[in-house]
Amino acid sequence: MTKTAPRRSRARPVQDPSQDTALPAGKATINDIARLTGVSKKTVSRVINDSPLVHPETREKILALMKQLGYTPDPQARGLAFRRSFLIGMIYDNPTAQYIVNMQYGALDALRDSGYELVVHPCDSTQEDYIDSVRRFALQQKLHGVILIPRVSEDEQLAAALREIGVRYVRIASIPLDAGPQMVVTQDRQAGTEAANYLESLGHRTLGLITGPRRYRSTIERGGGFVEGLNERGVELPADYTYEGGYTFESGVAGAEYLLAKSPRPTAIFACNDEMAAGVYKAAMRRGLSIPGDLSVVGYDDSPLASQLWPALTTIHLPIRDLGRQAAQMLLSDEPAPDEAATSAPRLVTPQLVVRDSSQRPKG
Amino acid sequence: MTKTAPRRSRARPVQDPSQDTALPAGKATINDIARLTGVSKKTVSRVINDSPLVHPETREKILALMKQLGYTPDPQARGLAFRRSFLIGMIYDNPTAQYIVNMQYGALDALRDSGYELVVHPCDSTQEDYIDSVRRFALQQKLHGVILIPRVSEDEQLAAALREIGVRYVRIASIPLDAGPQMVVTQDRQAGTEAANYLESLGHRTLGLITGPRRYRSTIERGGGFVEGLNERGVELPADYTYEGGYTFESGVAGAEYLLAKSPRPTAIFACNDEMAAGVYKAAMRRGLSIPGDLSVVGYDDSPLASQLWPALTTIHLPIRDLGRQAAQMLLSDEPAPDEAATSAPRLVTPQLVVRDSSQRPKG
DNA sequence: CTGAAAGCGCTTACAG
DNA sequence: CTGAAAGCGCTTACAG
Repeated sequence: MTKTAPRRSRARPVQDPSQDTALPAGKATINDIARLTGVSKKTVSRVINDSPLVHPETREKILALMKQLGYTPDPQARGLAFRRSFLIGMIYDNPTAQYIVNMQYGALDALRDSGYELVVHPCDSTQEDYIDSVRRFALQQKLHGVILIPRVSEDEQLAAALREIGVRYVRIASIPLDAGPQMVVTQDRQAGTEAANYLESLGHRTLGLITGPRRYRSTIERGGGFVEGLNERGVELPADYTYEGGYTFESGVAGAEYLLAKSPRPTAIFACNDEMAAGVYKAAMRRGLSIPGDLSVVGYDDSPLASQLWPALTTIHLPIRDLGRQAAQMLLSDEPAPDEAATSAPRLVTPQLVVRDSSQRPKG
Repeated sequence: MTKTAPRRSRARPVQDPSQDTALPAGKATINDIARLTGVSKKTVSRVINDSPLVHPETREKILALMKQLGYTPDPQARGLAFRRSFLIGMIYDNPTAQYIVNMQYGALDALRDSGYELVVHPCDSTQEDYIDSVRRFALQQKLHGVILIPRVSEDEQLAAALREIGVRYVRIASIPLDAGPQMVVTQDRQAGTEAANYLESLGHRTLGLITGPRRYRSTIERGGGFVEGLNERGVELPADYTYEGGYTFESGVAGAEYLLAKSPRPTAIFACNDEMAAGVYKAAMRRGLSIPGDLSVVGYDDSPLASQLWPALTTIHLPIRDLGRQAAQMLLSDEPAPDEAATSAPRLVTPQLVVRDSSQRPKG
């Protein structure tokens, strides 16, 4: 070892580092930095890891050389020594394309220049072994943490499995399912109630509801909040004016066809996402019903689709990109002390009603 | 070293491996496998890397123990020794959400159980330093390879930069821009011609075209193929019946508004993606024009949107998921000899016209 | 067909 | 504030 070191420095002669073009960008190692600055690699390591135990001058000298050589520590080597990687996993189960992509953009916003990268991991939560497959993924990649998106974020067994193997996670969900630092809460119930208040205040008394699948927590919250909101204002939503959709366009069509055949016909429909609301448009068009003249429609998400529909859709704004950004940020931040963590409040995101052109007072 | 080994095996006593629960799943190392099977770790390494230089019985014994302990080699350690990672990068510049997500699903189809993971890397090709940022990403992560999606796949400077640093890539593009093993070719010109042939055969003589941005190769190919196809059949498309859109819904609306104000008014519009075609629907609706009665519309992509529109959109089917799958597969496969590589044919994907309800003979 | 030694580029644990 | 030694879990280069 004591022999090879000098030999290497002769093989790659670097007298004046400022003149040096022999080291290709991104190929310098901690040993090069240590050798050229005349310190041990441990000291360089301290600078890499922001240790306060380095003399300011030494630190400056090292940082300057790193910058000059375009040195960045090798995440694999660092990871091997740390026994974990610099990868964040995003785990999800088939929401809409817009939802996934915006969530990814948000997470990447937070990860930019952090040295962490995003590894995507869609899965099928209806499969028996999906938890095991996520566990294997997290374990093998030694993930720094994972972001869980509905509906997998609502699965307590998944969360338990991740805790058991010591993998950090942040869950994005309708309600607080975990301690503060593990949660971004979208408060869907509140949004459902807001939709109800709005439509009731316009004068609607006969309403229809198209929910997501029963196994989604958001279905309980959005739908439940809507029904509650109506009840509080003295309007009842009969059980047969609710249709269980699948958060898909086609199920929105089917739901609207079911509801619009009712007598009395609802004058307003709340669809629990924009895709289904678009389906309601199609069904209404086919029946020759005009929106909002004959039927008011309110959606949920405020995806690009909402402003593309004609008339533009009144909907609940969900800041998806922001959710992704916050979740990733929480994974990067240092863990608070366990006792604080248990009691600290989760991040609350407040959904907002966006009134556009698909809703008005009912006729007559 | 020779002292620690026996001590470790006493610290974790493993008499009969089948009874052993001391080694937590996914925590065994190459040393455990070597020790418990009584071979050197080099031999275990040979099994991991499918070397033929292992006695079949030895191999079986090792494989059996690996399976039993749930052992998988640590990708970080392997990567550090190999000087590359087991990560595939997907590089793209803001296409539609459906496009991105399907491409990701496709790539993941090919990567499943391969030991490779997908790292997503959106970027902004209008930024000066984007090539440098992709280069840093590939270098720092020591990517096994990257998948380039339009429009970044069309950037020769990016491709050159990647070649220079020795990072493998597969480009998905309209035309062959590289040697066979680096290309998945979507043959957009052919598709544009097919759209032209179809509309001309219906009897349309006055047509409109809404393209993507000029800097996209697909614009040249789809638009050019369309114009060529019409010309070959004796129909001319005047320059002012072409509108340069931006592959967005809004630009589709603007393009249709421009074209539908023309006199004579086109009886058919070819929009170079489905999003813009949806914009054409909106503009037509606003003007009280019925589709396909007053206006035939043909799109491109066959995204879910196409069958959701009403009437359902006639469009060119692009098998996006399949493109992603093929590209990833090509990155995983062994490199052919350089001389073969240069001459071998690229993967050709044949776009297919899907006739739905948005097109018919012109009136009168 | 098999293995001992050295190394990939970092960090931890310890000593000063 | 600084460093020498050992180690993370693998592979390469060499020897047999």
